[in-house]
Formats: sequence, C-alpha cells, structure tokens
Amino acid sequence: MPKQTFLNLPVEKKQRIIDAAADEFAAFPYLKTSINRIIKKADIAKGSFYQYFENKKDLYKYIIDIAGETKLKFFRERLPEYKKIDFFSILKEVFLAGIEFKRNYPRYSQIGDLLLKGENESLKNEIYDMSKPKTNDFYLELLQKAAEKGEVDAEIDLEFTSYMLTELTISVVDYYFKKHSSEGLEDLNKMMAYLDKMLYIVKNGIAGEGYYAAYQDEGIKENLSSGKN
Amino acid sequence: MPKQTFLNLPVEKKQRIIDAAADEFAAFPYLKTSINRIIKKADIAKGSFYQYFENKKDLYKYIIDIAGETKLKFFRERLPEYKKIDFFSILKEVFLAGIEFKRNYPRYSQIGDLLLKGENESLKNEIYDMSKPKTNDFYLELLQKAAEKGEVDAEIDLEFTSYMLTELTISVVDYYFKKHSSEGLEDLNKMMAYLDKMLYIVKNGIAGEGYYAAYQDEGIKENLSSGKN
Amino acid sequence: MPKQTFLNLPVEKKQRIIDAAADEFAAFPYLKTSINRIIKKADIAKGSFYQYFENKKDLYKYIIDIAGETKLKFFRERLPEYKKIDFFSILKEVFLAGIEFKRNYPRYSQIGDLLLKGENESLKNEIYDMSKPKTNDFYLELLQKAAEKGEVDAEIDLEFTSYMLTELTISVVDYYFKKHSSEGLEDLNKMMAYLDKMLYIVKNGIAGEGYYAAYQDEGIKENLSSGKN
Amino acid sequence: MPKQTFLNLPVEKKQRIIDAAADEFAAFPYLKTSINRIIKKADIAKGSFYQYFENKKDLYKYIIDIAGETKLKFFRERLPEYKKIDFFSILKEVFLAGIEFKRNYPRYSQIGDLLLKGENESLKNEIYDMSKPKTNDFYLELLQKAAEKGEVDAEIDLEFTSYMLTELTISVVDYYFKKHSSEGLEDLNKMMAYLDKMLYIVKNGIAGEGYYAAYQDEGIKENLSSGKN
DNA sequence: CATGAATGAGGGTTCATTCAT
DNA sequence: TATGAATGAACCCTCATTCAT
Repeated sequence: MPKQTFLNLPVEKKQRIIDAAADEFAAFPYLKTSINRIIKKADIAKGSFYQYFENKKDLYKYIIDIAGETKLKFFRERLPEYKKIDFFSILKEVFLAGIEFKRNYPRYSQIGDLLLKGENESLKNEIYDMSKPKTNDFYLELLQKAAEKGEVDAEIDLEFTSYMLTELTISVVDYYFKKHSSEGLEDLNKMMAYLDKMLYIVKNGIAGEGYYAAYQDEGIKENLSSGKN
Repeated sequence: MPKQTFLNLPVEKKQRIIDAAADEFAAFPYLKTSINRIIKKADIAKGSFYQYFENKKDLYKYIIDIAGETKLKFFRERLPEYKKIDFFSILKEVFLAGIEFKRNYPRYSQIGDLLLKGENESLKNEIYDMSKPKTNDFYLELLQKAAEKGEVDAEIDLEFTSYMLTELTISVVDYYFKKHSSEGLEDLNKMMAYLDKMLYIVKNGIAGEGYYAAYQDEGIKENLSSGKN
Repeated sequence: MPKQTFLNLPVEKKQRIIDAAADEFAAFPYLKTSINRIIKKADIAKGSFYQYFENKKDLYKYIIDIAGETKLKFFRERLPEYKKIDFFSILKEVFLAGIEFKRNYPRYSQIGDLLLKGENESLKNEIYDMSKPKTNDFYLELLQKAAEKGEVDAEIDLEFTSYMLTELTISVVDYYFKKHSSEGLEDLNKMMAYLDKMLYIVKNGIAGEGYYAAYQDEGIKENLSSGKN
Repeated sequence: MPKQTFLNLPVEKKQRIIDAAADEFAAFPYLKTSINRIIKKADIAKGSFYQYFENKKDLYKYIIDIAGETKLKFFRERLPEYKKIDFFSILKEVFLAGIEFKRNYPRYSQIGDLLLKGENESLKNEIYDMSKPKTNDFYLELLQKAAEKGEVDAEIDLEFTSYMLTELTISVVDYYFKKHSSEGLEDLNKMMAYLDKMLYIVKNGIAGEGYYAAYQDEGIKENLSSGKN
C-alpha cells in the first residue's frame, strides 16, 4: 500500500499517478509493465515514485485494490435488491452488471482480467489474500440466501459451488470472445445466449434420460450422493 | 515452428535443446524466460539458436506443441476404451489420467498450466489457434458419443458444454490447491471428493425444490429452454 | 560535529537519533549506510536531519566520538589501579577489558571495528586525527609508567611500541576469529591462549639460541642497537 | 573468475579491461567502484562486460588474483636465495621487496591494501579463501626454515607467529605514513628505521631488567611458558 | 552451418541533498 | 525550527537479436 507520502499528495497529482498506473497495468501483463513509462506519463521524478510506493508491486496492489473497490461499489449500486427475483435470475443480473462494468471501467476491468489470468502465481496469491474476500464472497453470499429460500439443492457444498460459479461466469465471457473475437461487447444478445446455456447446465445438469435408464441401479446413486456434501 | 536447420540436427542435440527449453518454460512465466539460460543449458551457441528458431516465441510454440502431442498420446494410450462405462465415469477416468499426466510429465504439465493462465493474451490466442483443437476436442468427442447414447441431455450445445467442462475440470484442481496449497498431489482422495462435487453439479444441476415450486409457472420454463441448444 | 540545533534537542529525541545512527553504523560498512534508514528509525524528518548535522559524515564522526568516549570511560572505570601488578599482566587486564567492552557495548565496538578496518582511508584519517589520541595514548601511558619502573627495555621507542601493541592486540582477536570463526566470544580460554602467545613474543622476542650462536659476531649487534632508540 | 568469453578476447582488449579495472579498484574502496566507469574507460559495451564477467565481484576477484600473482612472481624473482643470511635479515629483505613492489606496481599494491583494510568482511573472507595461501604462507615458510636452523625460539607457534609478523609488517608501513603522511616512499631511511624497531621487538622482546628482577619468582615463568607452544 | 562477441536500451531501485512551506 | 516532497544521477544487471567470421 502507498506510503503516507503519497496519501499526502494533492488530489490532482494522486489522480494523475493512479491514471498513469491504471493505463499501464491495463495495457501490459504485469511483468512487462514499466515504472519508467508510468512516471513519464504521470510526469513525476523517478525518485518521487519511490517516495510514494515501496516498489512496483506496491503500486500494483494499490491499483488492484482501487479497481476492486470500484467494482464492488458499482455492483452494490446496481444490484440493490435481490429479494424479488429467483437466484438464477439474480445470477443473470450479476452477469449483466459485470458486462456493464467492463463497459464503464474498461481499464479496471482489464487489470482484473490480467491479474486473474496472470501467470505470476505467487503475486496472484498475494493479491488474493488481500482482495479475494470482496469479490469471491459475492457469489457465496447469494448462494447462501438462495439456500435459505430452498432455491438450490440443500446438500451442495456452497463454498465449492460459488467457486465453480465464478469460474463458469468467466468462462462464458471467454467462450464468447473465443467464438466472436474482436467483436467487442456490442452484441449482448450472443453473450446472453451463452449465459443462458451455462445457467441451464448449472440449474438442471446435463444428465440425459438415457443415463438414468442405463445406470441407475448400478451404484451410481451412491456416487452421486457422495458428491453432494 | 523450427527452421529446417533444427530438424536436420542429430536427435541427441535436438533433444538437448528441447529439454533445456522445456525446463525453462516450466520454471518461469513466459515473459521471464530467458534464451540466454536455454542456450547455456543446452550448450549451443547463441547464433545457432537463431538458425534453429525464428525467435523465442517460435521455440515456445514448438515446445507447447510437443507437450500437447505428448499429452494427447498419453491420454489415448491410457483411455483406450470408453464403451463399457457411462459418460460421467469416463470423465472421472479422464480426470485421473490428467492427474497421472501431471505426475509423469510434470514439466510439460507445468508448461501447459503456465500457458493456460498466462497473462499474455495475444500469445495465448496465437497458441490456441494452433493447439487448442487437439486438447479441447477431446471432451467434445466424448460428449458426442455420450449424446449418441442418450447419456446427456439431447438439447444441450455440445461444443459449448465441452468448453465449460474443460474449464470446470481445471477449476477443480485450482480449488484443491487453493484449499490445500502445498500438499501436492499426494492426497488424491480429497481431490476426487471435489471432482465428485463438480460432477454432481454438472450431472444434476443445483436447482432445489424450492426453486421449481416458486417459479415454475412464471415463464421460467421458456428461459430454460432458451438455454438448451 | 552536530549543529547547535541538535544539541538543543530534548534528551529523549537526541538519544533516539544517536541510537538509530549507532544501529546503522554498526550494521553496515560506512559506504553502505543510509541516512534514509536512520531518519526512518529515529522517526525524524529528512529536513530535520540536515538541520542537526552537516551531512552523513558529520553524524558518523559524532557517533564515533561517542563510542570512543564510552570506551574510554569503561576502561577507566574498570582499570583504576595499575600499580600493584606488572606491565604485561596489565596488558592482559586491558585485553580482557576490551573483550568485556565488546560484550557490553557490541554496537559501539562494532562501529569501532568497522572504522578501523574501513577501506575509506581518507575518512579514517579524518577520524583518527580526532579520536586516535584518546584510545591510542592509552597504551602509551601504560608503557611510560612501565618504563619508569624499568619493566620495559629502557631504550625502546615508546610511541612506536605502543602503536605496535595496539595492532598486535587487534591481531590476536582477528586471529582468533580467523581460526574459530562464528564461535563468538564464548570460549575466552582459547582467546587468552593466543593472547599469551602474543605477549610471550612481545616480552621475550622470538630469536632462538641458534641465532645468537651463529650471528653474534658478525655485526648483528649494531643492527640491533639501531633498532632501539 | 572470468567467463570463457573474456579469455577468448584479443590480448590487447583483455589488457585494456584489466587496466581499466585495476585503475578503478585502486582508486576507490570496493563499494564505491563503478562498473560504469570501468566500461567507459575500457571502451566496451555494458552488455559486453556481463558477457565477460558474472558481476562486479567476479571482476574484482580476478584483478585481485592478478595482483597476487604479480606480487608473488615479483617476490620470487627478487628473493631467490634465503640461505646465506639469517632470518631477521631476510625479513628485512622481504620488507624491502614489498616496498619495491609498491613502487613498481602501485596500482596492484593499492588494490591489495584496500582489500586488506576493506570493511566488507564477507567479501574479504571470500577473497582470502582464494588467495590467502599464496601470500600468508610466505612468512610461515620462512619461519619454518628459520626454526629448522634454530634461529627462532623452538617452542613458539609458527603459524600464529607468522600471522603476527604479517600484521606487524603492515603496521610498520601504516605507522610510517601516519607520522610522515604524504611524503610517499621517497625517504626509505625513515621507513627502515621503523622496521628495525619492529624487528628489535620481535627479536628480543621488550621486557626490561626491572621486570625480571621484580617478578621472576612469582609464577610468571609458568605464564610465559604457556605462551610458547 | 556454426559460432559467440557486440550491442545499448531498458529494467528496478537507492541515494544524499535541497528547498519551499 | 520542522517538515517532507522533489530531484535525477547513478547504481548493477538482463535482454533478444545481429552479424562478421
């Protein structure tokens, strides 16, 4: 986290530095980001940078933190009421909010994506220990409420499921870009179609009638229940 | 891909270079890998390297390709017969084979992981266009056979589902390491427990009775069907 | 030496600065010491530092001075009476006191050692001109008293001899650490054994009977007397 | 030690680099030496430097090694015959040779001095493990021969004594410069006078008649003998 | 076809000191 | 008197690529 020196800076200068850093971290994978470029863009001296932050990682964590806070605030404002609609519809809303965030804060969103997919595992873990609660627990929270209302299978492992949901949500976006790369986020309909497919799986599963017909008596049941917990 | 000069090399020398490169790409995220270290380990001249490969990326793609081929071969040999057991049990076998591959070819496995999680998106896409078909279609193939046998819901989008399955499988391993970091792959039981949870979700979905009771008459059905094909 | 501003400081703050500086100068060779670290540890402002001291060297000299005074005071208190025992036994006492000082004031002792061995010759000379008298004259004083009592050869150059004694004393400790590095000062017996060897040489010299037998008539005598003065 | 790359260089270029490095290491304490200055003076690229040497320390060790070899060669050539004269006269010759070396190879001599007095203890130890045998054993060798001829007290610890002799020799020079700083080595007579004083002490010891008269019966003898071996 | 020396921009980081407030 | 932000040169080191031999 920034040194006091940075926090004491005039707002305008602070913002200049944050902007320059966000630009850089959104534009390059962490290992390729350059302090030199950041300070040049922010128009501060090299030495000053190290008066503000311990090192590059310190700045990075700070920007990640800002991005996370911004996202959380955005979500909280956009999704004030979960009560009226069912869990899977809420998931849809959350997803839409995520897309919207990507549109409104492409830089922060991009930074988060780069981190999430970052190859620097140890850095990632360090960041996670700091920020994970905020983002990951979001789904867990929703799941818990849904469980209370009986909207989800009572026996599933909520924490595990929330993790899978997170990953699946990301996968939907990835799949979209894989199939329609470079189209941007213009055609929301296609994206939503994929989301529906994903939600269908999560909701109903994919086992077909043939499966139950053929295997239901051969101890599969036990196998299944062991997966509940 | 390597230049002809490389292919003309004696097998022993080729292997030395491949080994050195695999070591390097397994040890560092791509952006941190160093040609200097590779040529030193392989004991070849700097100039020679550039007569064998266009550049670092060229070598990287080549190693990725080898890793992919090795993995595919390993799977094909280990999973010769899918006919006798049901689809979800096969998924389990495939998963186990993946773990086994990790154990037998930790370097290649590690390289694949680093790539998959690599922050260098453009590089990744370049690689994907080349190698994804090989690994990803594996699940698709299985799904298609399962569909023929009616083991999976007839209306789901097989390609999309195979993508989700791939991601979920990876997520299971990630979750395991997140929860039991540094335990290695020793305790397969814990891992398999997570796998069962994942398969349970994929098989049955997570919608609970409360969901159907409350929302079944409010047009949710349509929503669901739109998620099928 | 410190500016008046420093001397005006409340005792507690002065001490904080002295402590921080002593820590730093004991921990690093002078050229590697950092004002940044010192002010951080002392919790004073960068600007304040330069209002208290001219620069790093100024502070360094001041700390060296304090260390010297402390050492001298320690010795004077511990060795109040030289009268009862012979000169060489006093040397032993002095040596022991030195070891004791090392134990009681490891920081100051370490600073002195770093300075003594410091590669920055010009800095060293500057310091010496200031502080050497205090420590070096200690041996000279002892030697003078011993000379008066006839305990040492009447014709030796006392000043020169005191210098050699100083160096030899240091060498004994160096030799000990060279032979038993990392043992610390725990085993005083070994150290004292080396000291005895040194004192033996200083007391008796190392010339053997064979030397006198073979060369006594060949003008060696004159050579010897020329060394007395 | 240098990489093969360096050894393959044309003699002229190698020498240019060695010269530039020797200049630098003679001019500054190790911690203040600058690779930048060295490469500028040697007129080589920054990258080239790191093709030749691992790092600054690697180069430093190399230069130290060269200096040591040069000194040893110089001594061996200048002191071919120890047989005809007594041990203490040989010491004188050795000392003179050292002075002469200082005059002929002031740079190498200066580097050695800086190292010897260097405050960077760990670096020094590293170097010592490499080069100490060559220089320190020189005195030991002489002492052993002298012991065989009975020229030195049969019971002294030769290794310990050789260490003390080394240190005393250095101290003589230090003392000279302390008393006649900035006179250079012009007035050899003064220096030799100090040497004689030192040799006198080493030869005869400094105990006076008064010492033996007063303390000889009070168990001092045992103390002395314990200092022998 | 093999070689390996040459390159120099760029990396992140530390530093003692100044000076306006 | 106290402050602490600003400075920018200097530090060591790494890098992928070129090219003359």
